[in-house]
Order: sequence, then structure tokens, then C-alpha cells
Amino acid sequence: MTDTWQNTPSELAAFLRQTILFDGVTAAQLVELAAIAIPQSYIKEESLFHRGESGRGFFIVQSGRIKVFKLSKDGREQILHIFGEFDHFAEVPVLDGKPYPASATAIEAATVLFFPRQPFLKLLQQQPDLAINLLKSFARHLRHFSNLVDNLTLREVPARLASYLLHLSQQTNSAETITLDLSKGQLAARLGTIPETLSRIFAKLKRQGILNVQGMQIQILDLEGLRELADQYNE
Amino acid sequence: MTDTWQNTPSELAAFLRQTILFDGVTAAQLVELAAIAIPQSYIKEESLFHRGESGRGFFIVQSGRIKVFKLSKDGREQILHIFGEFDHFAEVPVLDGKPYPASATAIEAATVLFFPRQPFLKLLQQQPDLAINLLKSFARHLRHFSNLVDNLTLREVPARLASYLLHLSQQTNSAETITLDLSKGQLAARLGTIPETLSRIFAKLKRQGILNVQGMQIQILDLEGLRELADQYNE
DNA sequence: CAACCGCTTTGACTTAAGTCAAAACCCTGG
DNA sequence: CCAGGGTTTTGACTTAAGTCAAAGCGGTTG
Repeated sequence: MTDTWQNTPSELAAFLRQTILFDGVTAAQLVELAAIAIPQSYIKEESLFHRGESGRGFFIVQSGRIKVFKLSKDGREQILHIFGEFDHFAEVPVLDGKPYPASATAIEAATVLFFPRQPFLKLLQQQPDLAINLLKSFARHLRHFSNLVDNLTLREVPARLASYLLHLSQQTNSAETITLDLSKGQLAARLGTIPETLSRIFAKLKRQGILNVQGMQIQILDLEGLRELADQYNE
Repeated sequence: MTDTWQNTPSELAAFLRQTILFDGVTAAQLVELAAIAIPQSYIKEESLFHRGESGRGFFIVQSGRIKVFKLSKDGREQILHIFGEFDHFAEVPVLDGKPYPASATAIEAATVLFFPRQPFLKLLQQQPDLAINLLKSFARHLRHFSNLVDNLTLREVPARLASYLLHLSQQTNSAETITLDLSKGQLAARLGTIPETLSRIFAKLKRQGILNVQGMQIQILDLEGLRELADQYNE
């Protein structure tokens, strides 16, 4: 990890203004917040923190992507969440003072702003709007988790993959052809499975004429079929 | 569901004072909160709300227990959380205005206080301390979920059961012999499995001399063995 | 006290998904 | 342009856990 200092205070404030977390915060408050933020940069695969470490503060992503994940005793990985530009994460330890419940690693080169716990807590108490914003963001996370649990335990892997692809295809309105935003290995960890299983499911969907797969390029040949698959319960 | 009105305002305030959510709230504020609370009572197995319904408000448990759960398309149930006295739940829809992400049912006769969304939101904005309390409680829930995910996907059923039993035995300091707080069927749904599987695991642990099981009474014969089992990663 | 209903257990079987190992496939960098 | 490293795929096999059906076991209630 490298501390970076190329952000001028006003650049920082301009960036913070774009995050949902600080939406509606006054200019003066934004300056205070910017004052406690510590810019950091991470190279690909570099770890931000490990499960169990004491929670020194939380992060906002300026560029790149960060994965938050759990590891099983024998090393299998379950990705809980992937955060990109303007997202913030690891606020839980800020509030309860306990250790990070999961680990975080940059899946590509990334720059983040680090907000140390104590100074941030003080600002949080002074700024009710900020607390409400944070509450909304927690609500979003809780929803995400409740979704994740039902995906992982109540639906099988093909259905999870189908949902994921449909979700991707909605985001990129290029509909027909989509590009995976993760390596197959990482996608497996996101979907709660292993690369071999994922690979086999891709092969099956190809055989069934639902998809065309070459590398990270996925062509959806049978959208309806994919929807049906996902419909083993969706959102 | 029955509306009940036997709570006098001061009784209500006295009760609210005991919840973590309203810890540190001034007496005046407590009165305001009590004024918007609607006491309700539910019989065993009665539903409080279903996944997908619009989120009209949240609840605090006065007595009894409520389970919050997800259902798979073919009817399998995954319990996300069980709430007891002084606990509050379903605040997420209050903050984001979206539908309930899961369903809730009384697992035994219960009385709850219902707080309608809009009036509560107004109070929330006026009371920064309340917002902080709610943030802490969200933090607790998020931790719970992150734990749940790793249990359900990274550990197998015997380990989950072992953890559950150890957890129970810690709560009730009666160590050796514990009483399940859920029927076996419900326990299975909590652990992310089905009654048959749970039953078989109990049988195996009996055979191995780790447990003695008769009905809801569990005797831990080999604490160390149980710990090892759970140690396929615990918190 | 017997009939009945719901929970729990047991048995036999199926299946989704994981393991282990080897081959194929890309790249990327010298 | 080729070598070598990581990633992905394929194959053969194992295994945890689910399904379906039947039996066992209370325990409540008329």
C-alpha cells in the first residue's frame, strides 16, 4: 500500500461530493471530511485488510475494484461483495469497534480514501444527515446480504450464474453480448462455487444453445431460456 | 393479528427504555416514540409480513419470538434470524422504502410494537442519537449476515450444528445439558438444511459418543470433540 | 384410553457439486 | 516467436446432502 498525496483538498471535496454517502452534506462539512481522508493506492492482488484485524476505519473507492471475501479453513473463497468507484465499505467496524469480519483485496490496481474510525465517528455525531445516508447505505448492504443468502442456499449454481449474466446484460444495455467483469475463477468465488463446476455449467449452457462463450465474451443466444433457468427464483 | 391496547403510555415508555435501540434517548423523545407505536399480538405460526409486501414499518418484540426467513421456489425455508424480547427487526424497508426482502412469522405467541414508517422516519431525523443507535444495530445485523454466509457456504452441516450447540451451551451456563430453543424442523431451517439430514447428524454424533439426545434435551458428552467439529471454522 | 395427527427418524436412492489430476489454452515477456 | 506460467477445461471419481416413502413416537383430545 502506498500513501498518495496528489489530491488537493478541493479535488478531494469534488470527488466526495459525487458519492452517495456524502450526498447533501454541506460544503463546510465536506471540507472537514476531506481533511480526515487519507488517500491510498494498492496494486492488483494487494490486501487492504484481513478478517480479524482490528477495524481502524473504512474506505471509499476512487478507482479500481476491491473484493470483500471470506475464506474457509481449507482456502475456499466466498466473495461477499465487489466495490467500485464511489462505493464505500468496511463501515461496520467503525460503528461497533470490533474487528473486520471479512478480508479485502484489490482485484485490480485501485486508489481509495481511508477514513480513520475516531475522527469519522466524531463527524458522524455532528452531522445527522450523514448518519441517515449511512443508514440508507447499510440498508442497501443488508438487502444485498439477504439476497446473497437466499441465492447461496436456496438456489443452485446454474440459476445463480443465469441471474448473474442477466444482471450483467441489463447493466450493459448491449444486451446480446456481454463481457464478464471477473475472471472465471473469481466469478466462481462470487457465485459460491469452484472453477471446475462453473466451467462445466458454461459448457452445458453452450451445448444447450443458450450461450456462446469465448473467454470473457458471452453471447446470449436464448434469453428466454436463460430467464427460465434464473427463474428458479430471482430477485 | 390483533391490535392490543392494554399498554398505558407510561408502561410503553418503560418498556422502550429497556431496548438497545432507544438507549440514551431522552424521556421526552421516548414519549413521542411511544405515541406512534402500535401494540399488536400474534398467535403461534401467524405471519407478520411476507417477502415482497411493501414495508409499512418495523417491529420491536415485547414477548415471544419471531422468525425472519426466505423460501425457495419449492418451499424450502432458510431462517435468517430469530428475534426475541427487546429485539427489533424489519427496519431496512423503513429506510429505503422498498418491499420487505424476507417474510416474518411468530414461532410462538408474541406481542410486538409496530412503528409505522413515516412517523418514525420523522423522529429519526430529529434525533441523531437514535440514528446512531440504529446504525449500531445495523452493524450488528451485517455482522450476523456475514457470519451466516460463511457458515452456510464454507462450512458443512455438522460443523454448523456443533457451533449452534456450543453457542447454546454458552448462553445457558448450565454447560453440560442444554435444551434446544427450536423444534428440530426449525433448527434444520436455521442451519440451512432439512430435518432428515439434521436427524442423521444427531444420530451420528450419538453413535460417536459426543452427544446424548432425547427430544429437545441435548447432553454434551464430549465437549472437546464438539469443539473440534465446530472448528471447521468458527467465529 | 384409543384414535389420530404432526413431528422425527430410518432406509434406500439420487443428485449436485466438490476433489484430484491431467490436458488444453492463452497470453506475456524474454 | 517460442517458453513457461497461470488460468480454464475435461475426465473420472467421491461425497455431502437432498428426495421420497415408510415406519416410529409422542402427545393431545374427544
